[in-house]
Amino acid sequence: MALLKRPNGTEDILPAASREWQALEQLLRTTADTYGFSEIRIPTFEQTELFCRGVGETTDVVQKEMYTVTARESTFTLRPEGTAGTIRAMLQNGLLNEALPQRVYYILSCFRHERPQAGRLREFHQFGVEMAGSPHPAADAEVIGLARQILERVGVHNVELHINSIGCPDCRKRYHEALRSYFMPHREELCETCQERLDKNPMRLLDCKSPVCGEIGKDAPVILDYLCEECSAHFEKLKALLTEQGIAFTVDPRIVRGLDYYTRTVFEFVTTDIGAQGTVCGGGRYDGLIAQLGGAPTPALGFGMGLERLLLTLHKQGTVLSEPKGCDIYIVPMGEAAADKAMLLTAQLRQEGICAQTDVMGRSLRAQMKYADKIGARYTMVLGDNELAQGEAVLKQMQSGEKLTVALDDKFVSRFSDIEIADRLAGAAAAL
RNA sequence: GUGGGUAUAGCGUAGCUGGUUAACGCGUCAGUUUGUGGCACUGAAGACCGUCGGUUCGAAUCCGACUAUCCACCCCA
Repeated sequence: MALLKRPNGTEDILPAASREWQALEQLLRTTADTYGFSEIRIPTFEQTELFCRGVGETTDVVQKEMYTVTARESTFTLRPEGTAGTIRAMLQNGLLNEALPQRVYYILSCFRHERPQAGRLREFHQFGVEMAGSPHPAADAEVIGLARQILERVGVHNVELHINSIGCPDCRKRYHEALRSYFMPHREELCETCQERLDKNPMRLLDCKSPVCGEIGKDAPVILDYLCEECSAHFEKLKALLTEQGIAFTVDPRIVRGLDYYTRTVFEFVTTDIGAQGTVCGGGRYDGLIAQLGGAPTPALGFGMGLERLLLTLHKQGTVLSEPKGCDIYIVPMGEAAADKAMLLTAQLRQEGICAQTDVMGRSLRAQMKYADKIGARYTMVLGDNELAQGEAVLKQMQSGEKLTVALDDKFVSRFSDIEIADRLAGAAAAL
């Protein structure tokens, strides 16, 4: 019988790695908390139309990357991103009628049917935040500040912030026209995809890697020159606020973003350390989305952070978020009576929150000691007929090899707890 | 969806000008005289060499298809 394998583009997060995920998630939650964001949890699948309307009918994500499933005559789509569902949930539950701005964050997995490559999976995990209600650039600065703070606390390096403004729909319309009239005379010289882009999404032309297109596009008009007064002022203020906060950024007029809902501010945190898919975090403002989804016009913005990409970057840089959790005490029983006692003791220890283990393999003393060492047990305690008869046993501190005798009375658990805490404190003190 | 690379034990690799029992390191398990781990030593388990088909007396080794995986394009986190 052939072994069944996991679907293409998915990943197993094994016990060792999941420690690190937990550490990362913990850090994301606490940092989001300090910025006043609360967690929201939404369904994994939504009505397909939500993404068509929210993400945009013409986007690649909607056109060719969605996992749409039909079951019992109902059709749904696995979320390809978090924003549409989150805004839907906020609208459906009236969150936008509460005090504004509303600040929510989420940690969830997204699904896109793409060809997997470095930093790109078909199921991937995203941390994201959405802030709804504020049109002010201060909101932009705050959201960007949160992303920056997270990246700093996680400890990644070489991640640069790129920002741009793609204006409001009015600015964009004028800009598209300008682009088209600039590129039209060169239409035949452009690469195939760019000829398509010219009709579909002319802003993408500027991002083409083909040297020919790059050369042609060298003197193309820049969106920033086509912003209306309000959009321009918004962008200027944002830049000033970022500078004031000491957040370094570069203005990159080529940032476009592939999701239709973005307006004005768009930004990316990018690294070159993990290959071609270097956008660790991407987001921006989407002032039109809420109305698009049937709510009262409400300005909003947010970002999504690719957790696999973040961890990938971290690992490339030699950083690991957490050490594997060990075992506080491993009890080594010898003989049946001792094994029974060991079971009892481990159960009591666990009740006090102490990680305790004992033999479930019927191994020899020597083999058990080896095992205790492998799982990183801090203490071991051999339990045999002698110990049971004398009512005391020897506790061994594995790292130092130090031994001390403890009574096996009903105070044993609290006594061990004291020893263990003292040991941790001493370790922490030594580390300082 | 397009292009290129790769596919040998749990992991990392060697073998690949075709020729008897597919090798090594790590890991796993057991043991090194009977009550104490890390080191060292001994031994064991574990691979129908991705799948299917072809060439051949004979294929892990050559050819083809498929699948998976990696990298890149596209696009995005």
